[in-house]
Amino acid sequence: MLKKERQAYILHQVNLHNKVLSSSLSADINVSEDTIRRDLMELAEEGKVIKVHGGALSHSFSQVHFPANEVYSQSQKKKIANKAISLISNGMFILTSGGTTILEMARSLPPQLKATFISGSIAAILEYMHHPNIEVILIGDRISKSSKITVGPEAIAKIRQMKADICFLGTNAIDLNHGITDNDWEVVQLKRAMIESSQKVVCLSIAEKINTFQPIHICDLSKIDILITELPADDPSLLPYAEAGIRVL
Amino acid sequence: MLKKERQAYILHQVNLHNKVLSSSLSADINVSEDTIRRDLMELAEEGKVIKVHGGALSHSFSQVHFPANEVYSQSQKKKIANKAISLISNGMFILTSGGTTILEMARSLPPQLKATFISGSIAAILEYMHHPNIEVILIGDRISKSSKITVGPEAIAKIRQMKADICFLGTNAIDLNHGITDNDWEVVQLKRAMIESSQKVVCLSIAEKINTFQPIHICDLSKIDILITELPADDPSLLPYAEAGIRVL
DNA sequence: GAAATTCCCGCACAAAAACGCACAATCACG
DNA sequence: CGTGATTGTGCGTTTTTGTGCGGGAATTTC
Repeated sequence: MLKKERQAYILHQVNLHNKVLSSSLSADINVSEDTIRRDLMELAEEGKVIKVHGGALSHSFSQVHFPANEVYSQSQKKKIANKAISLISNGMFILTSGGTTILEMARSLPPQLKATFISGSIAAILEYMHHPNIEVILIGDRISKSSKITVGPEAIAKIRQMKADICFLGTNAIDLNHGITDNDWEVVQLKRAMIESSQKVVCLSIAEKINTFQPIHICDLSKIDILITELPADDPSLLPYAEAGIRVL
Repeated sequence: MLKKERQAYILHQVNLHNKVLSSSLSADINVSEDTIRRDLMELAEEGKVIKVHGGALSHSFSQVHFPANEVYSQSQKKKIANKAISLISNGMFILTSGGTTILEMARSLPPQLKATFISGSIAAILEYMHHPNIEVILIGDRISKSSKITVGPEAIAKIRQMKADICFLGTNAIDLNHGITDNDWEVVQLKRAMIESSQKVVCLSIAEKINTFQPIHICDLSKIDILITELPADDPSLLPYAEAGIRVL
């Protein structure tokens, strides 16, 4: 088994169960605990997991208190949110994924807006619920504790049978060659279904995620209609995407 | 169980109940009180909790008001919750409605419990998600903003197609003549479906709602298997229900 | 003020991590 | 090719960390 392969497996396990024990991982894939520890170290340095004595935890675990970094990218995300909101008009049916950028958008929705929002993200739903005129449809199924969204065949089937006007995706990684990619298998399934069920696909992505990629492919750039970042639309780093036929905001 | 994990659990409990006892925590997670004390120390040093003799307090608790009334009914609900939990065992499939009594139950679930909880209540789902070993299934559909649960035909269809071991209903009104009743049409639909889909039906009700009724009928007493209140099982006011064939706890 | 808790301290012990080293596989490159 | 450097992995040994336990000090409680 290759190192990268093994690390991908570990990452998947962490995202799935929110915690892993070095001992059980070692038994799982038949390598020494030492190797596992080294893998966890690397993943921790890349910020993919949180290393603790005895194993590692998913990032979502202690995400509750991450004030410094949070506030920093907050204003960027607000900028993105405002651009995204300009695409919404009354009466629309809107599919959204989860993620902090989507949350920021949900918080910034103008109170007089009347639309229907559909999502499987618990956090996003909570935000939508606070708005007076928004109809909220919750996609049901098993809840993935790591990503705090509903995942599974029921959720996907439900999404497939709707036809939304527009779909907002919080994007973890976007890249000219790989399109949009992610690192959680179940989330990827959801996002794919959302893309297929929407007339327009909008990617929200902070600039530092532009030109990066993750292990699992979601879709090619050709499926994306609009890309939103906190940068001005004519920023040179976004030019290639515009040339690929994507409307850049 | 990892140290960080345990501390996260403790922190959650503190924020939820505003206080924790080292002794009960120790019993909950099966570690020595010494370990709990050390955890509380660390959390206190990080400013997450306030350490006091015998346990710890939530930070919000120290300064803010002390509404005796609230704490009072809190303890009633805790009593109900504990009785309800005694009915749950590992591996069960459990349907629950929403309501503050159900929430209190969700908060008090022992951390080592492994079971599957199914609900359409956003607040309840949030609580279930915090527990390490609980699988959570979310019933999806339109969200009713008044009751904060998913309502509608999809949700009902989904409930109908499952067969749960047990169903816990937060009860708004129960009465010998009218059975259980409620005042929200959509919630009633949901509860009816839950009752039909469960092998056992348990009503959680604080005593002041006993012998009251609301406009909309949910079901007759005959459908109810167990009634839980904060009163002792042999309290005279509960006698008629026992005589009606309901097991009273 | 006496009984019962709870806390603190030191110790023991197991589990995990860190470190240094050996060794195999792979890569780099003239 | 071949040879030397790099990388990835496993294995002892030593350190560190996490946890429980006993006994005595401190505290709550009545």
